[in-house]
Amino acid sequence: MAEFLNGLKRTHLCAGIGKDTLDKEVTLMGWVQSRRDHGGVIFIDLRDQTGIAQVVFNPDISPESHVLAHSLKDEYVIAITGKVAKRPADSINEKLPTGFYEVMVDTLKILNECKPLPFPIEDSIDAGEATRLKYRYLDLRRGSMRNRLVMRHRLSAAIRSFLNARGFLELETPFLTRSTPEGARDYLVPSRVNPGKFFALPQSPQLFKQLFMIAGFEKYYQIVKCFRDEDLRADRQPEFTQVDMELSFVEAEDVRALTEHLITDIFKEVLDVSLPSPFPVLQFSEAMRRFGTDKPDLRIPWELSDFTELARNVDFKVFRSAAESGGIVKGLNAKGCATFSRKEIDDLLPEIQPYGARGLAWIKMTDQGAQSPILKFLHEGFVEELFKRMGAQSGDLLLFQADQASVANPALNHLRECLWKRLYPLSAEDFRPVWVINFPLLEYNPEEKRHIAMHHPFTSPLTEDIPLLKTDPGKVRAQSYDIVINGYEIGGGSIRNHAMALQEQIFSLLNIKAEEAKNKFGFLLEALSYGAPPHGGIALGFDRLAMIMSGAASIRDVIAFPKTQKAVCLLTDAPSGVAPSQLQDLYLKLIPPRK
RNA sequence: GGGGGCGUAGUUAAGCUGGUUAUAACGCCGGCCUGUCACGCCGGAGGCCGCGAGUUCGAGUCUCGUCGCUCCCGCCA
Repeated sequence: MAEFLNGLKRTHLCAGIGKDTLDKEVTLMGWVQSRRDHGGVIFIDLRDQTGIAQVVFNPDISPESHVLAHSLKDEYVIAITGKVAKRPADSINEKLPTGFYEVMVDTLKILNECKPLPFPIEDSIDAGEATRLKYRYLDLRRGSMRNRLVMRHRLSAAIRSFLNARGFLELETPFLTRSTPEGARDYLVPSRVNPGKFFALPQSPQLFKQLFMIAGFEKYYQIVKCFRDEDLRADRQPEFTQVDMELSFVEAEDVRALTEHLITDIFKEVLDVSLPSPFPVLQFSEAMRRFGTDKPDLRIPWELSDFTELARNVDFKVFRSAAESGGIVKGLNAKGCATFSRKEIDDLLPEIQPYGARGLAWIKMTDQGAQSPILKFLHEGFVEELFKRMGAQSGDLLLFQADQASVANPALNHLRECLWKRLYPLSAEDFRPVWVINFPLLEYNPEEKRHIAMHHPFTSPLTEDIPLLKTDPGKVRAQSYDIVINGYEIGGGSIRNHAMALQEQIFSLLNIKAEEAKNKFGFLLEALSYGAPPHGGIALGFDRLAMIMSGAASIRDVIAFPKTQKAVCLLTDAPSGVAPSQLQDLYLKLIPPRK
C-alpha cells in the first residue's frame, strides 16, 4: 500500500552516502533499481536523482523491515532510515561511487508500488523507440537519457550566462501571431473571438526581434520554441528550440565574432572541449564547389574537383552533354577505395539515386594502371588532367557525376560522406565548425516561376551586389552566414534590410506586389520608416547543438517529449479529434481528407 | 507525395528453400538461499507471429493491401 510521507524528511541523497555520513542515521528516498534477495539478507540498489546507494535489510537488525522488504520490486518508491556502515572489505563495489558504504535499514516505508515494467530502466537502450516514447517518463529515468537532459540544461544556462554578461536582454515574443507568406508551412490556431481568422505559431521570432531593434533594445536574445509544419527528420521536429539573437549597429563580421565566441565558450564550459580558432570561413560558392554542399562535414578531408569546362571537349557523351546543357561534371577521389569489387562499385549507384543521379562513372587506380569502362571515350590529355587535379594515385577510386548541379553536387557529397565513413568511422567527439557565408540572396523557383528568398525576405544583399538587383538578381549575394558543425547546420543569420526602400525593392523582386507587401508586411515597412538602425542577428538550433554535443544520433534523444516521424506524440496521443462543440466555438467545419 | 528498412511472449531477438507442439535470453509468478551488486539454484506461466485479404492440402515464412516505428528524397533554414 502506498503511503504518504507524514512528516518524514529526506536527510541525504544517494550520492551523498560516503565517508561524511559514516555511522550517521540517514533517511533516503528513491526508486528500487534492483533487489537481490538472499533469503536472509536483502540488498537493494536505491536510486535517486543523484545516483545509487546500496541499502541492506538484515533480519538481525530490523525483522519488521526485512519482512516488508520481501514485497519490494523494481521501481517501487521507498523511504528508508538507517545507519551508514562501511561495507565488509570483500564486499566493496568499486563500480559504484558509493560502493564502499551501505545503509543498514531500520525502517522502510513503501511510498508507492510499480507495475512490471515494459522495458528495463538501464543505460543501454534495447527497447524500440515506439515503446520508449509511449512510456517516455520511464525512458527518462534511464541514466543516459537523464544525462542528456542535464547537459541540455547546462547548455542553456551557459548560453544565458554568456549573453547576459554581454548586455543582452532576454525578451519574449508572441506565440500567437500572424501567418506570413514565404518559408515553411505554418501551424494555424483558429481565433474564437474573430470568426474565420487564424493565428499562426511563429516559424521564428524574426519580425518581432527586428521590431525590438527598431524599438531601441540593441541586444536581444531568447531561447524560444519555433514551429514549422513540415515533414520530420532525424534532426527536425515540428516544434524545436532556437537561441534567437539580434543586435543593432553591427555588421556580419560582428555577429559572427560574437557567435563564434559564444559557441567556443559553451563547448569549453559544457564539454571542456576547445574548438579550433578561428573557425574557417567558406564562401557559399566555394563550399558548393569544393564539397557540393552548403553544410560540409569538415571531419572529412576529401574534396570535389570540377571538370565542367574541360568536359565540353571530350567524346564521352555523358560528360559533354552535361557540360553543354548547363550542368556540371565533377569528380570525387575516394582515396583507398580501389579495393572495391565491381559489385561494390555498382552498389554505389542506388546510394545516390535518391538525389536523381542516373549513373556513376568511375576509374579504379591500380598498380596495373587505370581501369574503367569510360577510359576509352576520354582522350589522354583529359585523363591526365583528371588525375593531376584529383591527385590520383594507385589505390584510389575516382567517381564522377555529370548532371545538373542540383543532382551532381548532393550525390557526390553523399558519396564523400558514406565512403569516408566506411573506411574511417567518424568520431562524435571531433567537432569541426565552419562558417558558410554570402549565400545567394534569391533562388529561382521554377514551379512558382519567380525568385524566392533563400534565407528570408528581410535579408540584406551585399552592398557591392546591390546594383545587380536590377540587372541580374540571381547573382546577388546576401549578407548571410550559416554556422555548420560536422555537417549539421547549427545556425544561420543575416544582416537585415534596415532601409525601407531597399526592403520594398526586394519585395518587388520576390514578386510580392506593393499592395500585398503592404497588406502582409506593412507593419514592418512602416516600422522601418521610423528610424530603424542597421541590425542583424542569428538563430542557433538549440536541439541540434545539444544533439551534436551529447553525441546523440537523433534530435529526439535530447528532447524530453518528442514527436514521431508522423508528428504524433505517442505518450499523449496528440493530435486528437475534438468535440463538435469545440469546432462550433471556432466556426470550423471538417471536410474529409482527399483519398 | 515518393523510395528503403523493421514489425514474432512484457522486452530484445532466432525461426533456412512454406511442413507437425513457434525457440532463447532478460523480465514476470512460485519455492529455496545471511554478503550480493548482471546474485545463485529449482519449478512455472506467458503468443491473434501488427492487422486484412489472397496463393496453397498447409502461411510466422510467399503475394497484395493496410497500419505503426524508422532512415532518406521531395518539403523545411
